[in-house]
Amino acid sequence: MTLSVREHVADDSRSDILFVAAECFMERGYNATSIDDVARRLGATKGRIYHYFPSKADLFAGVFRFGMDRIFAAVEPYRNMPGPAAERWKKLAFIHTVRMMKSKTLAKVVWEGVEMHLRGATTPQQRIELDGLIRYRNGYSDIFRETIAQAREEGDFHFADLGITVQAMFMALNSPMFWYVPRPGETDEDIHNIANQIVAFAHRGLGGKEET
Amino acid sequence: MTLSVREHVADDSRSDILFVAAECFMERGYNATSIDDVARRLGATKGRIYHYFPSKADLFAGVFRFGMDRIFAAVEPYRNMPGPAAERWKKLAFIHTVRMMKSKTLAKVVWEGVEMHLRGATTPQQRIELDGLIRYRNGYSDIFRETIAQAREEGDFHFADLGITVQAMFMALNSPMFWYVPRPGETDEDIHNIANQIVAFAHRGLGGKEET
DNA sequence: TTGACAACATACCCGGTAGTATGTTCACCA
DNA sequence: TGGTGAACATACTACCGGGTATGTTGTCAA
Repeated sequence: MTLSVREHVADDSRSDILFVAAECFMERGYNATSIDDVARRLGATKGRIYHYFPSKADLFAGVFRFGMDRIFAAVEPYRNMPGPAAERWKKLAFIHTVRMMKSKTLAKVVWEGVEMHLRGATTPQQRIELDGLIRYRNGYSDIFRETIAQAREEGDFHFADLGITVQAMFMALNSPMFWYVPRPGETDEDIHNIANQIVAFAHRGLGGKEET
Repeated sequence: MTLSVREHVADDSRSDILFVAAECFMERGYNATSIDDVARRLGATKGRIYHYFPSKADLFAGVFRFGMDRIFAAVEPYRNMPGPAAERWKKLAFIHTVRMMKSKTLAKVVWEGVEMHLRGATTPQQRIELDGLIRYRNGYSDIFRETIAQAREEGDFHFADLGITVQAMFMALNSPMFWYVPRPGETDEDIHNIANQIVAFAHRGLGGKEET
């Protein structure tokens, strides 16, 4: 099926809003970002945004979902990779960490979404939407949890409590989101280098053996 | 010198405000917390708060500084502990992690303060105040940085880049701040157990040898 | 070609919030 | 014992920001 001109324009317009909104939410946070801020940066007005999103919370949820879709898609090809779980974890962790830097904008929005959920903000109506997204996001972290648990069973990882260790590991992998700032003229290799060091730290933290 | 009744009342009143404000800022974040919220929970009105703090930003800065003072004080006795740096790090890391749980309220406020600084919020006037607090906080993380660097020189820790590794480690130690929730009837032992696992993860991550 | 509708822009409303101006009470001191 | 100032409370203002109601313009289908 082919789309009409109108439908193309609308689809592009919507995703443009998502991108710009993601930037604003990341830079100033949810509360400090006004709809007018987003509109201004779009070179448009409120009307355009409210045409596609019924409320500010829905706009935020849209960015949240978009970000989750992206990171899920990035990880998907390696989810059921054959071979030892420890090797699979290494692949997943690397992809994840690189995403924290390359898609820092979306990553921070997702992060704030989780925090908002923990705080119990927004109305009960929008809470349902957020709850669904949180489950979505938990499904993502479960991938790591299960992989790590399996690797421990296979004798490649060694640690005590699974829940606590997963949290510590995830925060280590997520850390670039908070301090990484892209430098002009930076190559993929630079980013990969950083990611490798983060992954190496987490790998040792999980009780994995040094690579030969 | 002895203080008059008035001075006692004033001092207590001020610190009461700081505690309650810390709770509010933690639960809802800076922007979502109104001065009236804090006043309501105090069983008072705006007037009382504005009598001690010239603005909302100053109130926040007050909580920030108070939180930093506390954590600095907790760590101070072990700062210059004799013996190998790796052992000193273990002590410091443990204290720090326990604080992340026991003083989660203050810890989260400090965390948001750092994020606010990175975003460059507030007026230039209040930015100066915040800058000072950030340097204060950097002085704290430098303690860990130097200890780790020394432990590496002493051959107890093994990792590649110091800056990256310090960030990953710090996030791992800070992680309880985000997911830990005090359970009713929880003992110090429970908290220490969690902290020990976090520290163990970070310790392995830094390339430390398993304890015998 | 016309009417319906999408895709916005404009103009407006209103609740909430930081900050202020002005009481009011009471301790302490001369 | 009266005056002064600290420690608040009360009442008010100004503004910002989410949301809405109402245009306006172009597209497409019949």
